[in-house]
Amino acid sequence: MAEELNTGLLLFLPYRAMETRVFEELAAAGFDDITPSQARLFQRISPEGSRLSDLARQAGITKQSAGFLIDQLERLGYVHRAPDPADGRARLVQIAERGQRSVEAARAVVARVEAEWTSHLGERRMAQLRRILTDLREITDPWR
Amino acid sequence: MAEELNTGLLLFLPYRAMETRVFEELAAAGFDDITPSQARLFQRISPEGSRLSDLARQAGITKQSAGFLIDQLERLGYVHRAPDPADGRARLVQIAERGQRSVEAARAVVARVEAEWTSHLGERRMAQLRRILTDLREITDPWR
DNA sequence: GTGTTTGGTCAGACTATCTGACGAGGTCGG
DNA sequence: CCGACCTCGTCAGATAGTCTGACCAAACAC
Repeated sequence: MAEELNTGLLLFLPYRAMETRVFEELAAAGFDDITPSQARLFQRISPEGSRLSDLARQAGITKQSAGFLIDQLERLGYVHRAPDPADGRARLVQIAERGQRSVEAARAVVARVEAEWTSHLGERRMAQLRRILTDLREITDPWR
Repeated sequence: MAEELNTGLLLFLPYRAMETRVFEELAAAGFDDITPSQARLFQRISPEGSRLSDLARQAGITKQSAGFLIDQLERLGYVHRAPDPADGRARLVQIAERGQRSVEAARAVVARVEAEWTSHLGERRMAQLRRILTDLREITDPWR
């Protein structure tokens, strides 16, 4: 039954599936103390470190909420804060050692799930999907 | 910069954009008392009415949480509950008059946003996107 | 230099979610 | 037809995540 599901929901379903998988397998690998909200924020941290307000803006939450989540990630050893050499007010949130290991574990799960999708869709259509989504990003991603 | 963004995030961006738009425009149209969580559940209610536990399962939340949200939607006049003729334990959550109007308003916004996407991507690629996502649904939607 | 913007924190409130326990209504094997 | 078990929904209590508003200090714009 190929009914008329709205495109938003159609996008949401695989997104949720991916998130759930990464989550479950990360938990099984010992990263079982991180919550979905923390993870959604954590994944936005750039390799050089990110400012709290940038993270908040990208994730679409307030800086207070972001601060709350980063506090916890810091306590759990996933990130640490360093002064920003370029701006005395700011502090850079950087990925700590444990965070780095979790990033690698997550990347492996993502690769595995993407491989499953590719084997269901075929190489060609998987590549098409990524191209189209990347293109769509131009009008749907307010931050870059 | 067409970097290697993971497919999950690539799916999330347009999903979020769609949700945000529907939300803003619904609020502007007088449906400003509904929250995102309520809306995500509400959109799963089938035209004939749905059982609470089915809604919960489909939305991936507990039936307690679903009950909490449906209570509010009922108080706001979006839904009502009727006894399920097929099962004395169950009650059917049905869309009420105000809910019906909001469904129509939401449908109009979705159509508008999809039209924008189509005009950015072109008819052909928009159709491809929907086909591929529908296909992907087979392995990513646990509930049919 | 003074006024405005920006980065971050503190405090308080509220929303959404979970786990556990439960009662009443179905279902099924004997 | 009866007991064991399952399912639908609710109640109660705990916790997580989010917001608004107020604030300070550093940086930026003239």
